[in-house]
Amino acid sequence: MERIMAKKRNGPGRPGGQTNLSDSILDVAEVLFADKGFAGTAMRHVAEKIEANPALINYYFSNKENLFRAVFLRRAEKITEARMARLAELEAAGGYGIEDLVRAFLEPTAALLETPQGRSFLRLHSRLHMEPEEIAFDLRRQVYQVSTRAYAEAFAALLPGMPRRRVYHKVSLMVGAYLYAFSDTNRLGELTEGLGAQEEQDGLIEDVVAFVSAGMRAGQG
Amino acid sequence: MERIMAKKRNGPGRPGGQTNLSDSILDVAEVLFADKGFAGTAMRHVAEKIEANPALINYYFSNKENLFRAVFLRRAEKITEARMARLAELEAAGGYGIEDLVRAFLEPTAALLETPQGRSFLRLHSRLHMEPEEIAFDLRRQVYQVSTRAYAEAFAALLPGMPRRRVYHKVSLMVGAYLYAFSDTNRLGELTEGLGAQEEQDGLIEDVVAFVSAGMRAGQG
DNA sequence: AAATTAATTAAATATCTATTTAAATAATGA
DNA sequence: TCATTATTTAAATAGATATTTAATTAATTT
Repeated sequence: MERIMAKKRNGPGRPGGQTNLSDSILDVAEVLFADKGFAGTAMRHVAEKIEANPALINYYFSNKENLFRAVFLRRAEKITEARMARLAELEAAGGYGIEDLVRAFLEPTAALLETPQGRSFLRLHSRLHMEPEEIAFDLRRQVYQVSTRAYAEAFAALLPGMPRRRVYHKVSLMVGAYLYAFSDTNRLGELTEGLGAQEEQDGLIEDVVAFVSAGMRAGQG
Repeated sequence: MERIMAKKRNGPGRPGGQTNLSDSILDVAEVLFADKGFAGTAMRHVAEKIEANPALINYYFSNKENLFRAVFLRRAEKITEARMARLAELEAAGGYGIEDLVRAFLEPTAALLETPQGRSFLRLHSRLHMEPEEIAFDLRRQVYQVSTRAYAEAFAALLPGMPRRRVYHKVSLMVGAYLYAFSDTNRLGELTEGLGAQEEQDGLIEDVVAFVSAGMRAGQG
């Protein structure tokens, strides 16, 4: 007995109806790049997951590197924008402290923890930050240079007398701390054992904010 | 005119004299795995860098995964041992504080910053911590589970009343912070611009210790 | 309705990959 | 000295990879 439900088209040619495979490709590529890295991800496997031909990915994204860029930029640009918006709000409101600044920086990424797809991006994002390949630097600079520098200056203003070098070190430490904490590769379970996966995460964001805020203030004049 | 200096053997068969290619292979593989990742590193390229046949690597290490394990374990086991030894010294000496514990944990890795080969390992090490692949978890658990848990308990003892979950979060944050700071992928230069590459690193270790120690203490009763 | 454009597949291209096998040579042990 | 073991290479194996080309079909424009 044949099924009547929408069956995948099986030959060449433009399919009937509307398609939006571009977004599907980005979604599955995001998961694969997160789990297997750039080199470890095969275009063929991306294609298989959307049940399409590999050539289709090249049709939409030209090549693998460009696909990776698209996956990364789709979310990273929103993160930067949100950080800049949050910083502008703080400045408009007048006085703010270290902890406000830390929250403004971290919360746009912490929001991604709420969905599986967002968590995939966070893993991808953490990996990218530990990679010395030139493409990784390019992408990070392109998206984050301006906003990270703006935050570094804002921190410096709240830490009068602290040398710029130290402030930059601290910004790096903040970034490393949240990347790892949000990457879900730390496998806290290895340490905790007793706790369930959900309980482990309880209060994580507040703990990150407290830890980083205290670290930022350390050694103030 | 022929050269008389030691020329690479060019045919099959055991070469004259002593060889210790096993260590050379580990050194070269360490750099390549650090720069290109596991999937991005080709056995052929490892072989080329020591001017040997690819089969030789399989002769020594059986396969690629096992080569990676060997590269990682060579140094990681020394790090764990050093951490345990440092912790034992602290306990033997009687009283110690948060900052002593942070130094004991971090200095065995910070020492690797001093050589290019050590810095390659640190990059490899950071990458491994951001990877969700099962082999990455296995290796990290195998080497670090015991010592990291011992440090977590020691921190907990210095932070009476703090829930275990928070202590574990803080240990994760410490790990993330130092991994990124020591990975040399943060490219502080992107932020600093004015400073030279050497100046950038000045005081880095002290800044990490100060940041992490303050973070650990945050929210004490 | 005809022409053009968009979206898809099948098949081919040209490499690159890890690993194994067999042969070769040197060192070592009996 | 002879047999065995250790270390090396050349060549083959068996796939996997990213990308391109040409054909095909549907949608859109004229």
